[in-house]
Amino acid sequence: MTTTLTDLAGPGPLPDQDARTRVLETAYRLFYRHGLRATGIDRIIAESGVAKASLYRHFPTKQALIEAYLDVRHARWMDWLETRLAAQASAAQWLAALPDALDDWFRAPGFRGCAFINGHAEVGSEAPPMTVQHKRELAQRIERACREAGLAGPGDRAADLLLAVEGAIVRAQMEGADAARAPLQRAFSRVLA
Amino acid sequence: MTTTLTDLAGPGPLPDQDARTRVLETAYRLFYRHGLRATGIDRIIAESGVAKASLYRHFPTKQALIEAYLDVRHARWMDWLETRLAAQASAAQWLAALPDALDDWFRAPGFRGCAFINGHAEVGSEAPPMTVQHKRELAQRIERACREAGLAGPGDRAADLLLAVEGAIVRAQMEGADAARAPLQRAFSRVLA
DNA sequence: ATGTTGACAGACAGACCTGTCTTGTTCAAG
DNA sequence: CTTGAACAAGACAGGTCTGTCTGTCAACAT
Repeated sequence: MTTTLTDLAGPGPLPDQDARTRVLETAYRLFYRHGLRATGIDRIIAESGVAKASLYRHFPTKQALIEAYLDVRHARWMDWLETRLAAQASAAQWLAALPDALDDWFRAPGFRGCAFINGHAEVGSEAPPMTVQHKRELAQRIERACREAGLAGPGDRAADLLLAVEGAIVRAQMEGADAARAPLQRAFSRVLA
Repeated sequence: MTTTLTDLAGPGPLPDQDARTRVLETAYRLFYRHGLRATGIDRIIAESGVAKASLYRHFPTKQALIEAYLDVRHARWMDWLETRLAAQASAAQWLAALPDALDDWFRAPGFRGCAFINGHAEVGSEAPPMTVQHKRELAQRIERACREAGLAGPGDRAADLLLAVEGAIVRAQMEGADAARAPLQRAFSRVLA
């Protein structure tokens, strides 16, 4: 499965998949676009064309649906990143190309920041574990690239890059992609120098 | 007025100020701690010991109360920053001391990230203008320091520092202050080098 | 043919939401 | 002393929230 940029913004229009898939895809789109609390079960019911009993058969609580959404989101985002950077021949090039890849994401229609940052900001400390787990896996992926690129101190290096990535996501969300592009590029250049 | 770190986390216990102040201080604490949507009017009523009619006399809608909260938050946060860094003799020292000041904030009891990032993440594009205005004023303050320190390209420099600051706030919120401290310090060292 | 399974449709419960309104009290200015 | 503003307490309206429950229907296996 290769995840495209539009998959990250929202799913396709209206598939005639089974009820569970329709619920999850609709929740995916609404949760990301409008937030967790702002999205009610009734709206997910209406827009997915599914009976309420069917939703609660597959997802016993709204919390369970949120967690399923975050799991899918994590898988798709990581998959998109790998696909987007698959053409890079070396780990060094992979790292150097990361800012451009993120810039593509920031400019994608429907971009509304990081679902995990937003989710964590919304529900606070009682957030599902995936909100923080996603960031850890991204940090590990970046650290692996640093190690494979033969950089000294890959752990610190990855932490520095992740700090810049998080900052760029927030900047792009609040001020637009243009506000994040150049600073992110410069931050990467400095860390990888 | 000098704003202390505990003022940023939540106001004092229960003053016998007038009704408007009690409402605003209670809203300040609850909105920051639990989020905008999660905090209902009834709870603000109950914890501030104020009649509902009194609340609605001073703040015609919840939205107006949210905007008043963000205004106060902005003023207090900027005031805290100036106070915290007032001892720095030069603009260069002011900039160099910023990471330590932020680290203090990250370690303050009740720290739950940036109220403006969180607010923007929660309500999305219909967010009050103050959510983005706060960041612009902070960027201007940093840019001024860069200019006064005689650094070349103060605009770009400030944008780079702000990116690191935003990233550090998010990292500290999700993983704790320790995860943000060293990367933020290194990012500042590189940009100011 | 009969029973099972999944889905649709929607009423319903109980809680909570924002916002309005009523009633009674306190207190201070005219 | 009177008048009016600010306030406390809380009922109330109308809506939305999550989650449960009752029925009906179609597909499919036995």
